[in-house]
Amino acid sequence: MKNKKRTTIYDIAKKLNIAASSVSRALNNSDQVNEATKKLIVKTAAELNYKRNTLASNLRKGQSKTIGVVVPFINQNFFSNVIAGIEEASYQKGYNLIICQSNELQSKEIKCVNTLINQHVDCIVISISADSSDHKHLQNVLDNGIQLIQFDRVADELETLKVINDNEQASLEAVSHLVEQGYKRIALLEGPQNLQIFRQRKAGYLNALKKYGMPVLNELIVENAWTKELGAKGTRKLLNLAQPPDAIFASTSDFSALGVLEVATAMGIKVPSELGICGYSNEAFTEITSPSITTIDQFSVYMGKTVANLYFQEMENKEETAVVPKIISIKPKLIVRSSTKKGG
Amino acid sequence: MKNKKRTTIYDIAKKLNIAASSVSRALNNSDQVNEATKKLIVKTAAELNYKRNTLASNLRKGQSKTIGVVVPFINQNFFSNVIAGIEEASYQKGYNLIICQSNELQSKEIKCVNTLINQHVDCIVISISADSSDHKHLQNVLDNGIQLIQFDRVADELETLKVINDNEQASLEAVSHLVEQGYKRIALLEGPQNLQIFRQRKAGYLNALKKYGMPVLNELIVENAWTKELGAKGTRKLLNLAQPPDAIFASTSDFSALGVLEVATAMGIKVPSELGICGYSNEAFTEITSPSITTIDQFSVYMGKTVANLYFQEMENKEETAVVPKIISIKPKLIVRSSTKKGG
DNA sequence: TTGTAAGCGTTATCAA
DNA sequence: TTGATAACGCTTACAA
Repeated sequence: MKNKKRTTIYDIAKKLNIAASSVSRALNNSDQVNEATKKLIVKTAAELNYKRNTLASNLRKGQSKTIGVVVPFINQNFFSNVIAGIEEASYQKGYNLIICQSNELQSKEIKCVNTLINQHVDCIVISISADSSDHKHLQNVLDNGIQLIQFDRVADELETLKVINDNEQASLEAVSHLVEQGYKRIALLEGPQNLQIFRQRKAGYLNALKKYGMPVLNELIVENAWTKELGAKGTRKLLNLAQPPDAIFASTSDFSALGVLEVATAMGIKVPSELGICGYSNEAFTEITSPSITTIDQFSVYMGKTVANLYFQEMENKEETAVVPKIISIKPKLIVRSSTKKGG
Repeated sequence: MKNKKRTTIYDIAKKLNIAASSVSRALNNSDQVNEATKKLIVKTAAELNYKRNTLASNLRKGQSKTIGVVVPFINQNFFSNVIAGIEEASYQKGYNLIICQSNELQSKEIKCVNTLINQHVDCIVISISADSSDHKHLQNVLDNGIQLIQFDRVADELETLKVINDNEQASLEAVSHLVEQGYKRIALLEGPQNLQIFRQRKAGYLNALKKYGMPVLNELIVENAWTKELGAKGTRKLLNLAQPPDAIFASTSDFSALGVLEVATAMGIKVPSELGICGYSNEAFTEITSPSITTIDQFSVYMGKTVANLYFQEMENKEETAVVPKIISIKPKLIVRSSTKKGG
């Protein structure tokens, strides 16, 4: 089975006694070929079960019609949604996707990127891993003439196309909402500060406090609480303070917020009356917890489509003077649910 | 940026005044090349920022070290987990993944498969779409000398490698569990019967009833209830029967089970005392609903790894006589939670 | 409209 | 151990 030889354009050419170039032209639907022979060629190709060898075609044309995607984990809701969005838009344009996961490890991320460069992908789409420090490998992508698009978690010092969420604004709105509901001591569960997105979310939190003239209390800010377990741990610490918070903004994720909710429930603290909770990401489960969790929707599938379309636009304009915006910011949406409805 | 010419082995050869073939050999770490020159070549390659053109290499070698994956939706938990598993195992072997989604449409599935054939992938891994009827396109994969592995949703009449769940056994256990908890009228929410997995789950349900000498009541079997909405709709119908069921096995998915739970809650029916609910898939949310939902874990990441490793084993044995099992069945695990704990 | 031939960047074969 | 050369299957000037 493995060694079956495939039909090539030469086989078709030989059978019809014409030149391979004509076959190629016909199969590419060129208009420089007689309609009748074109039909004949297409028919024969089908009969012989011909399949174009994209490898050869791409090699010759110097492009692969392939987009490489690198994400920390394929099976995390946000990323799988973004990928689905990229796939949808790419498929329409006849592009393929090669997907890699970095497992949040810079070392693996580098290998993934190199593989994609070797594969001659036309574009690399990446959301950088949590432990990434330097970005030589990304610079390398550019040096190899490959378009680079960063999304969500971006290295801001690198001048590439970017599609991001307005994390700061979203966080500002979330915390403002908490304030307006009457919460007075609002805690923050923050993520690794080497990632821009988490710095931005913290900035939004601080801005909101400032806006309402509320003090920043360091004891209410918990570092590195971006899993359910770490969220729960941070919450236990917070709720055992002499003056515990009356609201927690789990800026890292809904998983973290879930950790908060579970600890609060276990401690007999009522949500939202005694403790308000706001998460981030609009994971499916936030709708069905008791109470349901207020969170922020990032329009992840749309984000994926935006990434892909940004690439296609950039391609179309590549030799024109038209200026394409380098950074697209998507405004996330605050979704208010029961976990923060204190004020009614 | 786009037109930057990449370094080729000829550039390296020219610079060092040696033949390209030697460069190729050195870069492939062949032992037929002088250690000293090998080192020199590798060093020069790094200096010139050489990246192998995998396209050319694959074309020449007649293999792509790429596995194509076709799933209904990338962003469904089960599939994204399987993909993550495939990725992990493939990465270790130096294989790449090209991912497509069929959107449950046979028409798109066919296009995806053809694209993958054109891409000369070495192996196609597929879980067929819900509306798939015939399988010519899959036969075509085999005819093109490409290894085909089906997983989860398989076309049984096609003799390929398969990795499946023992759906029948799992369903049997689930329904048996319901019976043993004291439920007397157990309803079934079934999925599209053109998919083998749903036929198997139904068979497991019927077997369980038979095992306990319970009658099969057609009014308790609801067709095509495989989304949350359809599950909810089916549940309303069931609970409004003159003799409503006291347990519902949502064999299609946890989403369906969630629909059941929401309707029951809305109607003031107590779970599990008045109604037992069992889902399928062990989605993350089943753990955090009130009450938590009994379900069946399919070991999806493990399934993905199994798929990839099956391919690699098959490759290694391809010219040996060793017989590799053609079908690997993974035994799912019943996870008992609050929604069915009637008997205590 | 069709054919000829070169070339994409590798690797494999053969010879030196 | 190294070099020259053909070939993988396709596309594209250029010529006919």
